[in-house]
Formats: sequence, structure tokens, C-alpha cells
Amino acid sequence: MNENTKNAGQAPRPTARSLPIALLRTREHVMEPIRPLLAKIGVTEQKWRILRTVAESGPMEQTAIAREACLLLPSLTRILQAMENDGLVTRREDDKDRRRSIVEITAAGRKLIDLHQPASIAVYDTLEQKFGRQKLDMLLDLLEEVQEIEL
Amino acid sequence: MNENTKNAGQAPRPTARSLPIALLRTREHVMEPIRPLLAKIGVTEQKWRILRTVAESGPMEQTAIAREACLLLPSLTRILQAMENDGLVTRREDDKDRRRSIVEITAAGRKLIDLHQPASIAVYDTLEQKFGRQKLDMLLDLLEEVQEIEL
DNA sequence: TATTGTTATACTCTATAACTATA
DNA sequence: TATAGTTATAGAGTATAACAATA
Repeated sequence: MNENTKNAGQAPRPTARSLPIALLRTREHVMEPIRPLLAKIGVTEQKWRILRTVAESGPMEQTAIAREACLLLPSLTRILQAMENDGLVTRREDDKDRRRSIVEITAAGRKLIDLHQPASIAVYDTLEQKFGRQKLDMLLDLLEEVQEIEL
Repeated sequence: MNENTKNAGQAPRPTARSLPIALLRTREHVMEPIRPLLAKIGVTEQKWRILRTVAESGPMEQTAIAREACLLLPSLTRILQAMENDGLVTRREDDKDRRRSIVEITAAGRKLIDLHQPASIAVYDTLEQKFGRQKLDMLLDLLEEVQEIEL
């Protein structure tokens, strides 16, 4: 029995056991209470990820932001232009390699993160309380580990 | 020390430990090898989730599909119209409640799922091999459990 | 020649509201 | 009155290719 015959006509996994679908459903579930709060401070999910990424890593180039924030470069270009207009980030040419542009968060950008912190913490606290800190840590560990696997 | 002062100025979690971001990054990582294969058989991710959902549950109404496939009803309406045109699903009025429309997968729709099965199984096998079946099951268990938590 | 980022384009999805039909 | 689904519309993101500037 070779690899092909082994799997021939095999039924698909239940959607709850499909990793991509399970990841999406879980994400939607967690985002549900967060989304209206992001809307209230006037940032999209994409902008939020960019803010968090740049706040965490300090000045960084766009290719790196795109990777960390899960965005394509053309999308990022447009979004960063808007964020620069709104004064949330700055962009400057890299001195050593002038193809690169270095993006940095501004004080206003950091303030936006601070503004959203209580809401973010509230959801996290509820999760710790109802799910357990240990299981939450384990889940985050497993997620990080999957990201390291070459598929 | 009240709730506000307790969390005031607290630093955000690292993005790798932010559950929404971790879920998205992991999903993107897993989808990377799958996406071109879906493109090859001509379905978007959304159409794919609809197909899987309807194949799994049998004839079902759109509100239920929207919930399971993580789509808004207006998006679903449009996508289902296209899928009906392509002969992947059928829609009919519910006899008992004529507001409802019942969606069912067609033979062509099932064929599309079969067509993609080997690719899907390949990714899953790699995951089992490099990550471990036990950990994969644990991850899926944890994901399901988080979806049950009221946030 | 390869890489970084931008622009252009067509398509798709999101989000909200207003609407129709039915219950 | 409430619910299921549709339509309309504006905004945003996706995906690909073509392009400019720099390495």
C-alpha cells in the first residue's frame, strides 16, 4: 500500500480538526470583543498589528514589518502612508542602504497602544481566569512551535 | 490600588504572546503551502471554508454557514451566488420557513474537495511527523476549548 | 542581476445600513 | 416586532505585475 492508495478517497477531517479553520474560528472568537474597541480608537486590525510590531521591535524596515504583521508589501505601503499622515509612525531612508526605508513608531502611536491596553488586558485576564494561565501559555507555546515548522 | 492604577503603563505583551497575533501568524504559516493549491483548483479561502462546512453538516441555512465559515451574511450571499453559478452548491427555500434558504453541496462541490484532499493530507502528515500527532491533537483541543469561552 | 519599495489594476472581502419577505 | 436573507455602498485588503531606485 503506497502513499497514494493509502489516502485515496479518505474523508476530510471535521472542520473543527482542520488546523487552518480552527485557527481562524478561534481568532474570530477572541477578536469579537476586541474589534469594537479598536474601531473606537480608529484603527483597523492591520494598523494595530503594525503598531504592535513596530513598538516591539523599534525602527525596522518594511519587509520585516510585512512578515511580522502578516501583510503584503503593497498593502503595507498604502497603510503606512495613511499611518504616517495620521502621525502614528515616521519613515526615513536608511543611511547605509537607500533602498530601505526605516519605520518608527511615534509618541502618538504609543499613546494609541496605551489607550487600548486596558481592553486588551481585560480579555487576557478573562482568558486566564476561565481557561487557565497554564493552558494559555501552553497554547501560545504550541502556536510558536508550529510557526517554526517547515511545511 | 484600583483597577486603573494597577494596569497603568503596563507594557504590552510581546506580539508572539498576543493570542490574536499568534493565531494569525500560525494560520498564515500553515496556509502558505496550501494557498497556491486552492488557487490552482480555482477557489478562494472563503469558498473553501463554505464547501467544507456544507459538506460536513449537510443541507444548512446561511446564518449557520456564516457562523461556521467566519463570514458575514452579506459576503456569504454574494459568494454563494457565485458558487451556485459555478454549480458547487444549490440553494432552495425552506418548506417550513420560507425566509430561510437551505444550501447544499453538489457532486461537483464534493469533487473539488476530493481534488484538494491529497494536498491537505500532505500538509497534515508533515505536521504530524515534525510536530507530533499528540501535540497537534492537543493544540486542536485547546483551540476548540478557547472557542467555548465566553469573553 | 537582485533587492526594496512603490504604483497600478482588478478582484474580493468587510462593515454598515436599508430593504424585502416571512414569521 | 423580530428574523432570514438580499441589496447597496463605501472602504479596505489581496494578489499580481510592472516599475524605479539602489545595491
